[in-house]
Amino acid sequence: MVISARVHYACVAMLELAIQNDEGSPVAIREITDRHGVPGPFLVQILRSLRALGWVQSIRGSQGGYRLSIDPATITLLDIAEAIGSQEAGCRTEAKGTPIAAMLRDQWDDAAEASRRVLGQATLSGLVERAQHGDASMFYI
Amino acid sequence: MVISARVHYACVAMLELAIQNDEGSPVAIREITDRHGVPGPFLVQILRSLRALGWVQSIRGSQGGYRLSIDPATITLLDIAEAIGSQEAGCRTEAKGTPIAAMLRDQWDDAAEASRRVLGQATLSGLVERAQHGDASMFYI
DNA sequence: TAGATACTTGACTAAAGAGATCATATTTAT
DNA sequence: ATAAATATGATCTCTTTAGTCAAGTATCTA
Repeated sequence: MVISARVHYACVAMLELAIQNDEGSPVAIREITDRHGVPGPFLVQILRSLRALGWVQSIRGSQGGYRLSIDPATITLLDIAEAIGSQEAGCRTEAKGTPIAAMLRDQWDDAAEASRRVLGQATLSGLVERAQHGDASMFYI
Repeated sequence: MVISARVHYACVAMLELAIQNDEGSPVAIREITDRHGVPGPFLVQILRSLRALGWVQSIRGSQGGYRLSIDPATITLLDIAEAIGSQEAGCRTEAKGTPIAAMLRDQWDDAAEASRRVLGQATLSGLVERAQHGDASMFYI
């Protein structure tokens, strides 16, 4: 579970969309890059992936932008990290499947599972709520 | 906590040394590469790092090899992973420190901490014991 | 003392992935 | 029309990872 800039930005974008989900108008890329300092063209790429996943929809043209197309309570950081992150090519070091190697792999799996459990509990809506109630300074717009 | 081939091999080597720790003679690199199919010159590099850490000692010359120089009960997979693995350059994506980014970083930290807790409990001696008692097929030599 | 065995050291390389950037098109509100 | 947005595909650079190579040094055994 390595968190690349790509994954981090994807989560920032999804959270931003989730926060503004009740507003009527879509959120422009520009708004996100201005607010968070995310490199614009890079964010475009990422939003494209998110759209391909069916998690956001885009509205083209003037006054266009992005909007969530799913319920923010159903998506977790884990979902985003696994969908956007590297394709888990699996450990490419195989060589021989000795018992020691197998035992180690079990440990790596346990460790990865532990962090997956944490991220799997963090829903977008949960985080939005926490941002708005927990800390007043996060409540902007 | 990304487990590279380097870290995995380092742990294989440390476990192999731990298993043969009671034997008098040191373990040759050759023995480890033969048994586990680890690329030889690569393992040399790794053992060099382990020696720099003071965890193994080398005996040169004929009949030479490597031996643990610490108590296998005091070293965990976490220790090895953090010492051998990438230098945790930290997330280089900073840009602006918005509340959303901060909240996400907390989540990434929590997730990393969860896997660290798992690996921090796996001592070399514990794993050796498990290998020898748990599964008879692991008991070789 | 010769030879085989084994570690030492430092430099080097190839491939892959991360993190962007750019130019050009297309769509749509006003 | 025109300005504001997204769409798309190509490209680029940098860093890391995994692994290699060559030449040297130490030590045991016969």
